[in-house]
Amino acid sequence: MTAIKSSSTIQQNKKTALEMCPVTFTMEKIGSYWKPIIIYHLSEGSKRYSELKKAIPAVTEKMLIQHLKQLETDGLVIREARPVVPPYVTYQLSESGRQLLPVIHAMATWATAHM
Amino acid sequence: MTAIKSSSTIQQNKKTALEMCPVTFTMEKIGSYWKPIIIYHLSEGSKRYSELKKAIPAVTEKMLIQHLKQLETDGLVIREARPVVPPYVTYQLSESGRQLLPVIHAMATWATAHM
DNA sequence: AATGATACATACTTTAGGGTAAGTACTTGT
DNA sequence: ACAAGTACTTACCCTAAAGTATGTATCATT
Repeated sequence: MTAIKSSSTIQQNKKTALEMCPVTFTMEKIGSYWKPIIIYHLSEGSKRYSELKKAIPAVTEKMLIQHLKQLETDGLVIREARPVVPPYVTYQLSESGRQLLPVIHAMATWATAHM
Repeated sequence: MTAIKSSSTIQQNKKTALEMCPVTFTMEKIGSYWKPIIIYHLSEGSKRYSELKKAIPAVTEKMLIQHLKQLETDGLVIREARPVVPPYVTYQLSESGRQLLPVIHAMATWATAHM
């Protein structure tokens, strides 16, 4: 009666796939809506939180810090906070963050050729 | 009483941002979980639907055709169906699909250096 | 008459990402 | 005393993406 169909399959392998597929690994790091945009803006150099906000007007603050925190824990950006009031916090790309720029550029190149 | 906060902002610009940001444009095309993986497997050449299934065991059939259709309407892959029974359908990268390979490779290169 | 192979389609549910709207802490300026 | 600036935080909601399970069409073979 309940013949299970093998076509719709397991996803337990998914985790292992994630650990083994380098492209997926990269997507995990930069594959959200805002992250590439943030990285792009940081490619110009260190920026304050408020500067990023101004540079990317469409992003909400929640999304902005959320992704900045994620990028920081992933080691792609470096956060520097000076203990002053009002706060002065800057973000910049780390070395591995900078090494992502070729990826971003490859994407941009492809896009401009195909939009 | 209801002082509206300007910090949490508009997203009407988002659409325009999408149309203007090339990186976002590319992400729209390949920025899902399975698409880069599918493209990678098609980089080896034309493949049948069932071959892709076997090559990517963790994907469900729903996701597989859903993304293949999307890639097709985006002009990244070409579908060829021979009118035989049982069906014989192959997928291959189009020219713009092939031009995505540098992006995929850049991602893979970065990943292998940072996993 | 039932089974198998192939390439899908589809109804339903779950989950994750993103969005909205506000609040907080600390100090300087008026 | 109170507003203003900076860099967040948090509670709640909404939607879109992904997953589960099953169904379908066609013909050849047994």
